Amino acid sequence: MKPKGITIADVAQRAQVSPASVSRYLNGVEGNLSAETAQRIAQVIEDLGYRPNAWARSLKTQRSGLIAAVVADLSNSYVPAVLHGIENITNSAGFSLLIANAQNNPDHESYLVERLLNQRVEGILLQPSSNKLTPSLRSLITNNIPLVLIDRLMDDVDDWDMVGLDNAGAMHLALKHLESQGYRKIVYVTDPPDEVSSRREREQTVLSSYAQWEALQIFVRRDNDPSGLIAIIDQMLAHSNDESTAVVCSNAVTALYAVKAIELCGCRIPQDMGLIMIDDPDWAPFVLGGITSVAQPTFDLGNQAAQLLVDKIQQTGISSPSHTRLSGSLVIRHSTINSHRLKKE
Amino acid sequence: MKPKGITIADVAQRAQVSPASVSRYLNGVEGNLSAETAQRIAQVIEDLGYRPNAWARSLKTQRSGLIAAVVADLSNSYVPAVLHGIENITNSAGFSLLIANAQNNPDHESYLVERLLNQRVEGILLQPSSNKLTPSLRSLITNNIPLVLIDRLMDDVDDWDMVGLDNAGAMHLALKHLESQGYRKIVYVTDPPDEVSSRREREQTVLSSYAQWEALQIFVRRDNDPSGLIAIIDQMLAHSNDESTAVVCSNAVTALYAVKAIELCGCRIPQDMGLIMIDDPDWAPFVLGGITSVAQPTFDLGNQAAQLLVDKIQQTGISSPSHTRLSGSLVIRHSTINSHRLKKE
DNA sequence: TTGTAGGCGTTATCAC
DNA sequence: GTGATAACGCCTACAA
Repeated sequence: MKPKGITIADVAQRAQVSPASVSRYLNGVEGNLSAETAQRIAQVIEDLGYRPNAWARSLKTQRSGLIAAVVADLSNSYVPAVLHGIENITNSAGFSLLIANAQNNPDHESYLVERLLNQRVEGILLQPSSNKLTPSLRSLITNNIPLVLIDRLMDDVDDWDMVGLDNAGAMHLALKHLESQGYRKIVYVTDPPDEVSSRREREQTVLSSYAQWEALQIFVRRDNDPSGLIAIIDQMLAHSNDESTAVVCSNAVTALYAVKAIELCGCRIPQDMGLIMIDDPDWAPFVLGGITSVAQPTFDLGNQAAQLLVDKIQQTGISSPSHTRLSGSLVIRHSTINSHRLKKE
Repeated sequence: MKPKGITIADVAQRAQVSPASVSRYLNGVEGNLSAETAQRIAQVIEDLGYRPNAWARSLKTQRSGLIAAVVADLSNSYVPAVLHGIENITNSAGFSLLIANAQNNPDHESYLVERLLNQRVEGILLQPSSNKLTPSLRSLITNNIPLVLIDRLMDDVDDWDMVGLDNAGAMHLALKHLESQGYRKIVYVTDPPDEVSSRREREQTVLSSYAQWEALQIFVRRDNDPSGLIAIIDQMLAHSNDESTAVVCSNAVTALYAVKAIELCGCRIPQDMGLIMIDDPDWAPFVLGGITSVAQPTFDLGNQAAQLLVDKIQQTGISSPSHTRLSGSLVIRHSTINSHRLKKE
C-alpha cells in the first residue's frame, strides 16, 4: 500500500551504478563522475521522482541545515518585519528557517526549544518571552548550540549575543522631539516591563528624564480595559489646559490601546494632547491623522542577527559576545504638532 | 573538541542496562520495565542531559512529527491570525509546526516545498502564492502527502481539500450593507486578481452585482502609487455630489492604500463617501473614525484546516475532498454612515 | 572513475 | 523484564 519511499539504492539499481555514485552525484563531488553516468543518474532520479531523505543525510553528516527563529508574538507586526530580514540571510546561506511562535508564553517557548533541540537545529534566533532563564534555555548553553538574541536580553546571562534596538537612543529621540515641540507633561504607556528587557530599557529612559518635565505619569497596561488610562488622561488634562501634555507609547500595541482611550475621553490629537510611539506600523500614517513614531530598522535587525548566527555556526572558533544596538529614526507626523507652542512664538 | 552528542548507548552504559531498555523507557512502553530500572534510567538521562535524536528516530519510525504551513505573506495580519488557530490543533495533536513564508513568490514557494518534502513533513497547510500548479506542488500529489489549502484554490486541481472564507457571502454582506445605507455607486479596489482565487471570487461577486448600482468601477492596484485611484475617486465624485458613492476594498492592505488616496484627494469619510473592507485588522476601529468591515473567522479557519490535515494524516483511508467555506461577519463602524440617506428619510 | 562496507542513533524483532 | 541484533537511508573512507 504505502509507496515505500524511493531510496538511493533504487536509483543506483535502475541506473546500473553503485549507490556511492548516486550519492556523489547528489552532492556534486568534484572530478569524480563521468559525464555519461551523471547524465544517466540524473535521468533516473527524474523518472523515479527520487528525493534525498534529509534525516538519513543529517544522521550521517551531523548537519541539519536548519535554523530556528523563536519569537514571542507573531501577531505583533514588528516580528514579521524582522523575520523578513532574517529569511534573506538564512536562505542565501543555504539554511532552512523554522519559525516558531511562543505566543508570549515562556512555558510554550520551553516546549518549542525542546523540540527544536531534538530536531538538531544548528542555531537559534530567540526573541525571549521573558527574561528568566528556563531549564530549556539553559540546555542551549550546555549543548552549546549557537544562539543570538533578538530585541531582548536575558537576566543573569551576559555572554549571549544580541541584536536589538538602541532603546535608550530611540526613546531619547522621542522625548527630545516632544520637548522641542513644547510638551511639558508626559504620560508613558507601557506593557508590563518587569519581564522584558526592552520594555525596561524604554521605561528607564523615560524615568531618567524625570527632571525635564513638569509632570510624568507611568501607566502600565495589564489588560485591554481603557478606563485606567482614561482616568489618568482626564486628570492630566484637568490640571492644565495649555496643550502641553503628550502620551508616549512603548510600542504599536500599546499605542492602539492608548488611541482607544484617547477617543473615549473625547480628547483631540494634537489640539488637546500630543501622541508618539515606538514602532512604525503600516497604519501609523492613517490613525488620528498620522501618529509620530520612532521607526525600528526591522529589516536590518533581522539581517544582522541572522548574519551573526550564520557566522557563529560556520566558524569553529569562539568569538566574544556582542551586543549590537541599531538606531531608530524619528518619523514626524500630525500627532505631535503643538499649536500652543506655535502660538507662543 | 566537539562534545559528540550523547547517545542512547551512553545512557545505557552508565545505567547498566541495554540500549533497548532505554528506548523502551523513552517511548513509555507499557508493562515492560521495572520501576527500579526506569528510575535509574531517568536519573542518568537527567545527569547526562541526554536528548533523543529526532533524525535517527524518524529514520526508523518513518514519522517526523512535523507539519508545515506555507503561507504567501507573513506580514499580512490575516496570516498570523490564521496561524494562531493552526498552532492550537497541531500542538495538541503532538506535531511540531514549521512556518514557511513564500513572500508571495511562487518560485520561493517551490523552493520551500522542496525542502520541506526532503524533511519528510507529514502534511502541509498551503496558502498558495499563485493558482498555478508548479512542479514542486505536483510532486506533493505524486508523493501523496496530505495537504490542505487555506484561503485559496488552485487552477486545474479540484480534488484538494480547502478551508477558506465564503468570499461570495462575505462580499454580499458588504454590498447589501452598502445598499441598505443608500449607496448607489461603487469603486472596488483589489490586488491583481488573476492569480489568486479568493481575489477572483470577491471581484466576481462585485461584478455580478452590476445591475444593482448606478455606477461600478474596478480599480486594480499594481503598485503603491495612489494617483490612479485618486483619479477614479475624483471622477466618481465629480459626477455626483449626493454622498452615494462607496469604496469597497478587497482586503486590509488595499484598504490602507485606499485610505491614502482618499486622504490625498481631501475626501471626507463618511460625509463625501463610504468605505468598507474585507478583513478586520486591529487598526480598523481607529482609522477614519472606524472602518466598517467584514471580519474573517481567522481562528476557526486555522483550526478547521489544521484539524482536517491532522485527520488526513492519521486516518489511512482516503476521504473525498472537501471545500469548507466559513462565513464572514459584518462589523459596522463609522465609515458607512450615510447621512444623505438619513436626510432623505 | 567506480564499487564495497561500515556506521550515524534509534526502534523493533527476536530470544533469553 | 531484559538484552542482543538487524534494519532505517545515506555518506565516506578505502579498495579496485
